[in-house]
Amino acid sequence: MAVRRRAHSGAVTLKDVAERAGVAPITVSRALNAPDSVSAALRAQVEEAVSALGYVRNQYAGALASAASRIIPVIVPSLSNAVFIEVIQGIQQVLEEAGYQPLLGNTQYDLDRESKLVATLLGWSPAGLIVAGMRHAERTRTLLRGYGRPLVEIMELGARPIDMNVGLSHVRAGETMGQHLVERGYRQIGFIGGRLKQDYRAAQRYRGLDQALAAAGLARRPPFEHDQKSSAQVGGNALMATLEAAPELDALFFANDDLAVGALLRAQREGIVVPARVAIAGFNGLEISALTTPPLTTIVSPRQQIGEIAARKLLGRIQGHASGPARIDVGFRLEVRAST
Amino acid sequence: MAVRRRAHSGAVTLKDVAERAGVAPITVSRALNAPDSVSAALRAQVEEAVSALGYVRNQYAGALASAASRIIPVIVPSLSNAVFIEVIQGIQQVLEEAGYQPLLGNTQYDLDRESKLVATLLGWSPAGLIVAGMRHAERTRTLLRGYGRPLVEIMELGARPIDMNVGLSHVRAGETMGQHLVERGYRQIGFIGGRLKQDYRAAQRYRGLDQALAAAGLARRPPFEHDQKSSAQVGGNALMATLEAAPELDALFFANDDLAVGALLRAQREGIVVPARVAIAGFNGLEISALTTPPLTTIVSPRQQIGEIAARKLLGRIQGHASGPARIDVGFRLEVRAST
DNA sequence: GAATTTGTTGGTTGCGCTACCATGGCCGCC
DNA sequence: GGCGGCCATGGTAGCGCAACCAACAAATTC
Repeated sequence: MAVRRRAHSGAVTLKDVAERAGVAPITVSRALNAPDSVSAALRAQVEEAVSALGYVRNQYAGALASAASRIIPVIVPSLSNAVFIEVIQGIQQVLEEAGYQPLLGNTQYDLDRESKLVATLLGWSPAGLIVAGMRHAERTRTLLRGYGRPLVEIMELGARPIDMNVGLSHVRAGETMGQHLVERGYRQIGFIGGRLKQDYRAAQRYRGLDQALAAAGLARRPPFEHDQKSSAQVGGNALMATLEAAPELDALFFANDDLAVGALLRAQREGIVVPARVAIAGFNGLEISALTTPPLTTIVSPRQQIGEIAARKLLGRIQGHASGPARIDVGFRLEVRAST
Repeated sequence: MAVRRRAHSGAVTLKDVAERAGVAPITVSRALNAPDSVSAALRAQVEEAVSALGYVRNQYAGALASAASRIIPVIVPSLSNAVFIEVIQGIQQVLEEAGYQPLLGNTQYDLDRESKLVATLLGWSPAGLIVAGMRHAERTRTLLRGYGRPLVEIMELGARPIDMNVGLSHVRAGETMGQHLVERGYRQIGFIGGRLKQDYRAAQRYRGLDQALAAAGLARRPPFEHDQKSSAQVGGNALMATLEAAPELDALFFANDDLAVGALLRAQREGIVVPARVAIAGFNGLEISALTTPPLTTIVSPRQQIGEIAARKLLGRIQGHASGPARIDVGFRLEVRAST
């Protein structure tokens, strides 16, 4: 008898199941992966053996043998932002139903980290990838192009997606809000946001606002920028600082609802009347934005839907269905409320 | 020449790197996994070859060969709740630093789903597991016990953890809030929450409150229960419905801050004066709870910290360090603010 | 009734990597 | 100077599964 060269993991394997069911291992494999290709009687025997032994398929062996996996990396810039959570939720729901497993990667708004993450995650031979954003390091782009599996870039809409693209135009969203504020009669309109270099989608919203102001012939200003992660607390502080620095402002467009809701709550506490003293607007359409006093004017982005659509398109391509256009604009909705 | 039996994936393999570097494959493996065990010259050659060829390690082959992986499943009941997101963030941060990869599982508060999830996730030969909660189906318990790798049950504190346990006592948290309300002079105290059968940790907080009321000789009431996912909107509605059904109430303890903040905002809009007409208290310590008018009395739970500690303890055990006590009470902090 | 097709089952091989053991060179020691 | 020990490197086999091909039985065709 040959020397046992290696301790094996001790887990129940396909072979164990096959022995118990009195069939060949490959038959068990088929019974599990393509039940229709096996007779009903055998299938029943196999199922009995599987549950009797508590067999669990070894994902590594399967993936290695078939050179295919059911892993789908999802790369986002941040987890502390409710927006990405909702997107991930949408993705997770769709993938799980189809038996795929998302692998979360967090770039922390750093393109170098993104590049390393992509390299690592490609080691899982993913069936496809979902990446937030359309700005990548050149190396990332090369890796992704070279990989040649389905890929969806999400959140924003871009001219030249690597493969597929699901998102909305943040420039147009900012422009829409700008037009709304102009129509309402505000004349001194400012933008408040943080880390716009990194959060370049917020910067795009600023750019849209700026275009609207230019078109209306109104005063244009650089954004009022702070250096902290968005939060309600920070939004409140930014409101106070900005009104002190530029008391002539009569309307403020915040980069997102976290900031705007914080500003609204702070205004209330400080006795600043919104919108009489200053109008406040946000972006995202978080639930709470509808519940403040006054409720917040904002732009609603279909966050969960972006995740769902992206996941569906990816699965469509993986499974070889036709999957519609490569680029989907999910749009946005201006929700006009009493804060403007 | 032998017939090529199978299309191989086409990716760069260890062997390719070895050929280019002029060494044996096993040496490359060592140079990458345990750089110290290889001479500096060889290491440099290997590194050159790796980057020149763009080699990415195949995770499946590695895991299969070594019967060990760097996967750590994290099983939570919900992703729509900010609480679990923060826990996951804490986990992710610690794991990523150490080169481990979390795999997210979502039970949707269903113990059967949990059981199936555990079975599937065990197929990844995880290095360890993190599971939210201490209530599991018997089958889940068997699977986990049988697996014999490090495991942390998080969020709540339990008498008989399967392995390790990081959390806080929700009963004591509820009791603490109850005592606070009693001390403040409230005499008709109610509890509002949703789906308490599933969200049994919220039910534990109710139980704590109930104990405090009993100890003080005050009226005890069943919880005012609704059948929806917690949200600010639902909290506002629950406030109105409850005050109509039981106008004698002078204090309300909400199952979480989402509900309580919603109630606070709704009260403000409806002209219900807090805390004069009714006191409002929450649980979790979300950032926004400090910013409402009046700010919300709540119990702060160290959510991100739970994730970090759990991940650290797990890694400690995986890497064979001593890792302190098996059970860690992270505690909580009563934050008394103007809403009570 | 023979030939062909169809459907079900099994044998063999290899996916890419690492565990285990073997080898050979170098050092220090008595 | 011979021995043992240590270090760096290599050879080989096997992890558990599925792809591929082969074999065979049953059903269908003419």
